[in-house]
Amino acid sequence: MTTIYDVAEYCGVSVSTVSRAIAAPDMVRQSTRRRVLEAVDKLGYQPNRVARALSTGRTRSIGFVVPSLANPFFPRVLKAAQGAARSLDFAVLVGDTDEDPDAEAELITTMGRQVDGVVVCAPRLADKDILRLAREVKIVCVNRPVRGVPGVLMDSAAGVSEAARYLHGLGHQRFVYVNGPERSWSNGERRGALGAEAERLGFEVHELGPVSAKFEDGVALAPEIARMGVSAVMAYNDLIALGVLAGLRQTGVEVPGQISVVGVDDIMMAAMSTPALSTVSVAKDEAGAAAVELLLEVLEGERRGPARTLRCPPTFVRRQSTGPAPA
Amino acid sequence: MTTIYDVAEYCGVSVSTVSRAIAAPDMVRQSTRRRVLEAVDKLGYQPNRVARALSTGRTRSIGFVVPSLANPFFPRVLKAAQGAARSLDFAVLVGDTDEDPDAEAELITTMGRQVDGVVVCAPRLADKDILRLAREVKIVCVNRPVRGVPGVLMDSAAGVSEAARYLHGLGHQRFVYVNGPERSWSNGERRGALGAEAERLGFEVHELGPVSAKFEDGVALAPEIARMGVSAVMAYNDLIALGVLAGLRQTGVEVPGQISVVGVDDIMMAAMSTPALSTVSVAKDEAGAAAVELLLEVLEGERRGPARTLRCPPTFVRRQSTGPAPA
DNA sequence: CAGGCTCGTGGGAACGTCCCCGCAACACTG
DNA sequence: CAGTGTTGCGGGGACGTTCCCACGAGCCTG
Repeated sequence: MTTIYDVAEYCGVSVSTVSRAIAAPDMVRQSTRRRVLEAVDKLGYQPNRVARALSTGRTRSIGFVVPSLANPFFPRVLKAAQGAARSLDFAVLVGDTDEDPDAEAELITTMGRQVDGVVVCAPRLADKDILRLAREVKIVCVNRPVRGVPGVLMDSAAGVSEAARYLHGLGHQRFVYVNGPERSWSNGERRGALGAEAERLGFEVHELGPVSAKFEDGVALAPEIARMGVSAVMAYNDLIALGVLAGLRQTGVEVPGQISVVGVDDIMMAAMSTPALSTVSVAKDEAGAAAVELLLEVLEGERRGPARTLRCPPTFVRRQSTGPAPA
Repeated sequence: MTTIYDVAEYCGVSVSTVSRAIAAPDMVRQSTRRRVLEAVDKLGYQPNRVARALSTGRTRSIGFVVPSLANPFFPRVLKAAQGAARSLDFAVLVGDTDEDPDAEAELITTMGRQVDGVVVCAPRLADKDILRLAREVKIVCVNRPVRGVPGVLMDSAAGVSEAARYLHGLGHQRFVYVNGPERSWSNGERRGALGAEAERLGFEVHELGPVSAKFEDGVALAPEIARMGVSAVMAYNDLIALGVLAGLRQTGVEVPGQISVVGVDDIMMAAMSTPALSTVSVAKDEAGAAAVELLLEVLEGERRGPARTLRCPPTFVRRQSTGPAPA
């Protein structure tokens, strides 16, 4: 392991000069700088990040905390976040809370001590707990608006509205919304958007749930949906929607012939079902990248002013699970 | 941020004593140890991991490199690895190579400098490159046997054999195997297992591919499969199998009535398709945990002796995509 | 030409921990 | 009682950086 001392000795300057040649190019003479960089190259010197971290107090790494990596939604966000971080020379530590709020708090605190900041995805903690943690460690929330904490929100409301208008345009008059986790911000958004559109256009919306937002929930609900006499199902997310699809098929209901089904998220599987699931595609990649950029911005400029909240717009993706309302 | 100095001052001992009270309990008197630990508690002291790392040369963190987090297979392994690491007080840095061998090499090297070791999942690099990297950084491979490099293999061969016997028992005589990535170790295993069973029991195996192992590959191959006159499809993985399922449906072929389909991996979606996909369930959780345990073992005891290779056994999961051969 | 700049550089403290070394106090041994 | 251990603890160097301060050389200004 070659150190800054080796480089300094090699080209007969002090370590300070080497350090500067690398970090502050215009504080050393051009010619010495060149000499140093050549030596760096020749000796294959790479700064020791740990030592740098100890000295500067910055680790150049961030934490990324998710409820569960088993939920196909989060790995996508993580992938984007990791890519963005990497291109800015930041490392990403990952933490999986298994949907447990206590584990989440614990993870944020312990991680907080070895990273510069933490991106917390869809936190299960109460607002006040997040605020408390945010005083100790720099936090950016994803899909959870917390006053005073910077965040990135993957909008879905606009997409749900669009889907609703589309279905209404196809003649649908009786909808059912399947609620996801009760205290989820996203659920409120989606439910609200559908309700608003119903009011505006004058169609009916029944409700089911809340459920935990798994495939099995959708399967279990399908028979009841079949009995409700609705022609359109808007589910909290794709997992539920795919479950409904499977359940309806078992029940002998045709999709989209008798009932149209729409999900939210646009996870990989949505494109793989038969019929392929129409869904509100949420900006996972943009949000993942935006979250780390926002976090770095927070770290960089100790900017005062209110915490920023970014919103990434959704798009409605029409596939085969939606069609004209039955006569 | 309270340091070891604060604790030392608080209870009137030297920093050495505090350090020992924490790390080497039996090198200090019981009574002083208690005093120190009380002070630690009261002051809320937490060792600075960065300083510790600089001093000891161990970061207590490991890297986890995957071809792509977008492939639903890897997040599962990551989840397990993270859990195991966490319980041993190790942090996990994640790296996504986007299936690019060069990025993989780059990632392993750069990560290698800031972690104690790296778990590399299904590396795309050539053996010799892995061996070269392994001289610089401690590596454990997952799903890739490299002589001289410790590894964890998720066995699938035994599961494929079992599936083959099961199908043969149901009367199937003409199989097709869809090859995955050409140079993949897993592909050789699976293809070989099916071939061996064919020889033993005397059934036919045709082959298709290699393909890149995506859903679309399966869809694209379905018409050809329908024309081949086979009654059983064994796909390299679930993604392909699910594609075949969807493709066959489009072609009007009944599954499992006319053709049975089996995948490998047991990703989440396998249980969600209609019909639900029979598959060889590979030990993702065990392997993820085993990989970090093996890595820590390597770090711990600078054990000589040959590099260990662990194997995690698969299980064949019968769902609805397999049935008796048509008459 | 004395005083002030700027520029480029070196010296060395600091970051927080671990760990080697040394030393005092005491107990045991023969 | 001298010699030899053992036990418990403190001092201080080392890990590899960054960064503040100081300092000499050269240049400008009045």
